[in-house]
Amino acid sequence: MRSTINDVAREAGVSRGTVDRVINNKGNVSKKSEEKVFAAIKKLDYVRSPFASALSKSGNRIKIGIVYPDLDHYYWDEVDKGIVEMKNTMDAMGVEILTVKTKSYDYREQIREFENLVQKGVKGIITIAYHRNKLDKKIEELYEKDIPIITFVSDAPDSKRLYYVGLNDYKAGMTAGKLMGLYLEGRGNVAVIGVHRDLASMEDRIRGFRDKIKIEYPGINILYVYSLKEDTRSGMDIYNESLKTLTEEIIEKRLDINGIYVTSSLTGHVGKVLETMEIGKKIILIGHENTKETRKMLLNDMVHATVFQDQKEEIKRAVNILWKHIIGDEEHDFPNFYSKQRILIKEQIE
Amino acid sequence: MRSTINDVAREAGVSRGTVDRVINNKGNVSKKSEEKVFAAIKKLDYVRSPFASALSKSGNRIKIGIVYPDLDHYYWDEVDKGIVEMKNTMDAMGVEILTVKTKSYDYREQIREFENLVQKGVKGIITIAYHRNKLDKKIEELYEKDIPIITFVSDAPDSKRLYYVGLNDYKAGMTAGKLMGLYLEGRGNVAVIGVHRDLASMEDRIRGFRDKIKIEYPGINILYVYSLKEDTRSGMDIYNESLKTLTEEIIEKRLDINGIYVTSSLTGHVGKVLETMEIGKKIILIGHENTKETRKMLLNDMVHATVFQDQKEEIKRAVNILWKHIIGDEEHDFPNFYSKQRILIKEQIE
DNA sequence: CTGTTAGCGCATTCAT
DNA sequence: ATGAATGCGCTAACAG
Repeated sequence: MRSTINDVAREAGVSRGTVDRVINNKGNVSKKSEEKVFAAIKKLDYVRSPFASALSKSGNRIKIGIVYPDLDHYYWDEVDKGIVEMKNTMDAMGVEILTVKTKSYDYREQIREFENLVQKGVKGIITIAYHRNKLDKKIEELYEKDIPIITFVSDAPDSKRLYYVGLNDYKAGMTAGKLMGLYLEGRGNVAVIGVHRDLASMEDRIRGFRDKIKIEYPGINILYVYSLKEDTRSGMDIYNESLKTLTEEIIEKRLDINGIYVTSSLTGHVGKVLETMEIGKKIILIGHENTKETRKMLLNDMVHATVFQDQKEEIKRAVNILWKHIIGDEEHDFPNFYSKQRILIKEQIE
Repeated sequence: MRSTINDVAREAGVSRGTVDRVINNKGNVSKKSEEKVFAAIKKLDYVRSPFASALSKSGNRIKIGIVYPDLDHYYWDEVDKGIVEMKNTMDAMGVEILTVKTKSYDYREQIREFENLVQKGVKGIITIAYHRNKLDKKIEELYEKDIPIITFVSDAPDSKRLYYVGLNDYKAGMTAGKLMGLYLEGRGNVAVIGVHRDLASMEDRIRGFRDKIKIEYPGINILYVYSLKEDTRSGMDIYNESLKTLTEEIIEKRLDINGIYVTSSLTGHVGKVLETMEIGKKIILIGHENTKETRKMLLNDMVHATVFQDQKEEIKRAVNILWKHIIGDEEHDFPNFYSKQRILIKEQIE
C-alpha cells in the first residue's frame, strides 16, 4: 500500500493542510513544520497521486491552446487525430484544450489568435512557427505574462519558447541525404524541390542534405533547388497544379535526373505527379513526413524513403510537456528540445 | 463542463448506483432503467472519468505480472526502465506490477513463475515466448481461468494469448535484407549470425532476409547461416567469447565476406568484435535491436543499420493493453497484433 | 432490482 | 501559521 498525504501528516505530527502547503510550496509554513514534513515524506517514500490531485482540482480547470493551420490537411489531419485521442484524458485531468485553426500562414493572424486565446484564459500555447523569427517578440511578451509557448514541427529557436517538439531539421536533411546516396548507389543527378514559404525548416533540411551529399557522396550532383511558386492560396488543388508544372519543368530541362529530394510533406504528391508522367520508378524520390499519400506512393515504388516525426505521438508529447510545466511538475526535468527522427521505407509498411 | 455520473442519474431518473451498474455492466438492472440510462448517457454525452474510477477502486488494487529473463541485460535493462517509469502511474491507477525475472530460458521455469504469480492473484501476465509452442498449453489453461496473457518481443502465435506486442519478424528480416542490399549496392557475400535458442523470431527473420535478398538483390549471395554455440550460461562473458570465436571463424574461412546480418540483439557486440579484429568498416553489418552497444558501434561505423522496436515504449503499450482489457475498457477495440518497426542508422543519432 | 452511504487521495476553502 | 471541513467523480458495500 503506498502512503498518502494523511500518512505523512500523521508521521510528521501536523495536519493534512500543512503537508499540502509544503509539497506545493505555497509558503506560510514554519521552518520546523516544513522539516518535519520533508522527513516524513522521505521516510514514508511518499509520492503524491497525480490523479487524485487532478480530480480534486477538476473544478479549476486549466486551459491550453493549440494553434495550427486549417490548410494542408493531408498533414495536419494526423495532428487532429492525436488531439482528439488526448482530449478525453486531458479533460479528465482538468485540462481543456482549445484548438484554433488559422486560415493562412500569416503570422499576424497567428498572433491575433494568441491574443484571443489569452483572453479566454489559456495558461500556455502550442503552435508552429511558420517563420523563424516573426513570432519572437510576441513569444517574449507572453513569456513575461507567464504564458509559455511550445513550438511544434517548426521552431523559433531564437525566441523565448519553452520547448520545441519536432525534428532537428539539419539532421533530418542529412538522413535524407544518406538515404539518397544509398538508393542511388552513390552516383547521379539530384534535384531538390522546396516550398515557397520561408519556414526555417526548409532551409535547414536543404543544408543538411547538401552537406551530407558533399561529404559522403562525391559522385552525386545536386543540380538545382527548385521551389514552388508563391501563392496565397493553399490546399491540394494548388499544390497539384504547381507541383505538376514544376516537376514537368524539371524533367524536361534535365533528362538526366536520377533523384528528387522533396523537403516538405508534399513528397507523396510529387510521387503522384511522377506516376502520371510515367517516368517514375527510374527516379529515386526521397522526402519528408508520413502522410497517407506518401505511404501509398511508397507501396507503389514511386517514393523510396521519407524522414519524419510521428505527428500523433508528438502532439501528445507537446501537450504533456506543457501541462507538466504549468502544474509545476518535473520542474526542468527535461531539456528544451525534443526530436525523434524516423525513417520510413516500403518494407516497413504492414 | 463535462457531465458526471450524477448528471446522468438525474437525467435518467435513477440513482447513481444504478448508473454505475449499467456502465460497468454488472447486471441486476431492469431493462427499463438500463434504457433510460443509455439514453441519458447519449444525451449528455457522458464519458466516465477513468481517474476518478481508479481512485475510487484503489483499495481493490489489481495486480498484473511481467515475466522476463534476468539475462542479456544489455537488452532487457531498457525494458526495466520502461517498467520503472510506468510503475508510479500504474500504482496511482490502482495497478500493481509484479515483475519476475527468470534465471534461464527454460520454459518450465517460466511456467512455474506463472503459477506463482497466479497464486499471488495477478489478473493477467505479460511475458516473452522463448519457444514458439511450448507455452501454448499453459496459456490455454490460464485463458480458461480468465487470466489473459500478452506476449512481448517474441510471440506464441498458435496459443490463446490475448495479444502480441512486438515485431512481425518476417517483415523485420525483409527490412534488414533491404538495408543490406542498399548498403552493399546490390553485390557481395553475406554471412548470417543467429543465436542458438529456438526463438521463433530468429527463423522468421532469416526467412524474411533471405526472401528479400533473393527477390530484389540477385547479386548478393548468402553464404552460410552460422549460429552461436549452445551454452547453458548466458550473459555478456559467454557472448563475447563465442561471438569472437564465431566471427573469427567466419572471416578466416571466407575472406570474401562483404556483409554480416545479425538476427539478434547482439548486433553491437559483433560490431565490437569486428572492431578489435581491425577489419571492420569494410564489412557491412546489419542487425536488430537498439542497445547502448549498438548505438556506439553505429557511431563508429562498425554497425550500419538496425531494425528494432522501441523496448521502453512497447512494454508500456503492453501494460496498457492488458490493463484496459482487465478493467473491461475498449472491449476489442484493438486487433490482436501490434508492431511498429523502426530503422536506426548513424545519421539519426543526435 | 434499486437507493444510500462511505470513502479513494488530494486541494481548497474557512476558521482559528 | 495551522487545522478542519468540504467536494472532485466514481465504486463498493450495505440496506432495503
